[in-house]
Amino acid sequence: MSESPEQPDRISEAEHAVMEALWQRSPLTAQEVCEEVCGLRGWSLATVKTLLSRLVAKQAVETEPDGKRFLYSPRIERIAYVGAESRRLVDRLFGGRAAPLFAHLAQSEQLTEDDIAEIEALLKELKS
Amino acid sequence: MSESPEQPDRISEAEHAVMEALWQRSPLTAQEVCEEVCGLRGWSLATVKTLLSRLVAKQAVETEPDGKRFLYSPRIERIAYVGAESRRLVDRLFGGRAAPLFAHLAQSEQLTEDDIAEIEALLKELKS
DNA sequence: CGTTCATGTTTACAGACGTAGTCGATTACG
DNA sequence: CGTAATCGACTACGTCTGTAAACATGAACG
Repeated sequence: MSESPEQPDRISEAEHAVMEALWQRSPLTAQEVCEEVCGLRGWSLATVKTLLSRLVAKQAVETEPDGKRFLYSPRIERIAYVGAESRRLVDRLFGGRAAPLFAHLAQSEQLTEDDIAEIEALLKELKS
Repeated sequence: MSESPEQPDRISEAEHAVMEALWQRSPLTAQEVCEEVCGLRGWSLATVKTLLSRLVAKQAVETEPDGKRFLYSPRIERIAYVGAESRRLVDRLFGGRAAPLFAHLAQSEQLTEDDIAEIEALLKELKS
């Protein structure tokens, strides 16, 4: 097993908000990240700084020096994060099968017409 | 505001394992819950007792006295929990739209042939 | 009746998380 | 050059979580 399992530390919900900002645009300074998220979540710059440090510690974000300060960029891709989180949910709640999740979403009427149309299109593609 | 919004406390992951046992069969004694989950998770009975207490405090589980001890039953339905958790994920990661989640699952090849067939069948039903 | 056993209650404690203040260094401005 | 603004690092602290031991109490058994 040369490959370290490397189960990376989970990203918490607050940290995730910071990641979203960086996924949208990067590299950013702590200041800029704050401009993106502090309003929405009612955070202070100090909070963002803490979250960024923790994300760096978790190796989810990397820094590059820019004079006196740092520029922050995501080190993991959004799609990987989203994939892992989705899988966790499907595993935990639906025994690892995606169909029951879909059935659930359908039954609870969380699917709009548009969703259904899109999914049909995707299915068509998958079957090709 | 007579109706408290009553945003019920979140159920943690460990607590969720206990809930699953109770959803499968209930009422159960703490002992019986432990028989269901302690093996899998490597817990002691004490841990299960703590989790049950916390679930009772969170009003996710109710008790009924049975002589000296209690019988525990879920107070919230599995479908409600699953619904809330699914919605949380979809909101957090896919802007509230289910189609992107589906697309993601499809692209990451987490959909088996069976899943696809099932989903097609569901779609057909939905369109009727 | 005294001891043991089962069971709920209370207490414990480390680590993660949310939120933020303080400190020391560096930069920039006057 | 001296002082103010800025920035990351360190510290703080209450809550939640995971995990469990200690304790109290009542039942059961000998």
